[in-house]
Amino acid sequence: MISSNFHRNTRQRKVILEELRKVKKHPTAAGLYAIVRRKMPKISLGTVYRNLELLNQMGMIQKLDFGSGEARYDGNLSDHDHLRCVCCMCVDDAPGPPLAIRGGRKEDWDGYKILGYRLEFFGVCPRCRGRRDD
Amino acid sequence: MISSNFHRNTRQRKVILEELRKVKKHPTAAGLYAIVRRKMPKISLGTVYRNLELLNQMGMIQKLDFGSGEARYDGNLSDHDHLRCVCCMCVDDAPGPPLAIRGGRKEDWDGYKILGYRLEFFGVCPRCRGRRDD
DNA sequence: CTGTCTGCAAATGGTTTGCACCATA
DNA sequence: TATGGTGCAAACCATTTGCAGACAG
Repeated sequence: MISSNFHRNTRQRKVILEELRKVKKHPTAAGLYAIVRRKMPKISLGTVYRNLELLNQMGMIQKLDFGSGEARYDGNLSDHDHLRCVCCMCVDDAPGPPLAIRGGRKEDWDGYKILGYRLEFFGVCPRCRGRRDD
Repeated sequence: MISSNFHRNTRQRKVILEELRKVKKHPTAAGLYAIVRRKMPKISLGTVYRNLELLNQMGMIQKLDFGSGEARYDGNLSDHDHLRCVCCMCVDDAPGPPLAIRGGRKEDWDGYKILGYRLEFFGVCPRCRGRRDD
């Protein structure tokens, strides 16, 4: 839990954001930790988690957490959908514009105040299809 | 991991499915464990998890796992969406017909073989709105 | 200076699993 | 009676957190 609203601009935070924006794929916290470690061998996994959580809350990155295993992080803020491979668990951006949700008053639904939705497509990625034609 | 395809019809499995179908809400494994325990005090949490996993794979129930905490289980197989309260984390069925995804060839997308999608709305439930008007 | 952030390591907590016994078909 | 299932408890593992020292502003 992050309590304060003021945040320092630490070297660690800069590198984490920088490296996350650099990769085209959507790494897990552990994956990004490995990448960041190449620039900053002494950084800890805890720091990576803390900063990813903070950057997500600040709206500077997007956390992709659809259960079943590790969360993934996306440094690309543009509105787009995601595709998860059920075979290798990798996550790609969906090509083209996001598929919007059809219809419905999304404001007040059965007493609920609707804030948003989470959408994720799943399937088999080209790499896994090549390995074994499902 | 469940390996075999043959399954016995145990007393525990029957009660778990029966109780899950009885509740209108979508309990967590621990919540259902508490309910089932009233009928079967000696049942173990591990058995509840094993059976929920199995029933989900058999397509007899639906597992709702969108990260951020515990998975929830739905005994209602009819096609409908879900609403999660970000405040108390409860999950309700969305009223009315499911909001379909608009447009798009969903078959073969950028080399991906698309199998389906997961959609979940989030907001504040009536109970939490009553407590504090967000 | 001061209060936030970091590295480290231990704790957390939902879920899974190994094992010996049980019970279903 | 042959196997799959159960209860129990320990293991797992991604993530979180307490703490003392480091560092940004």
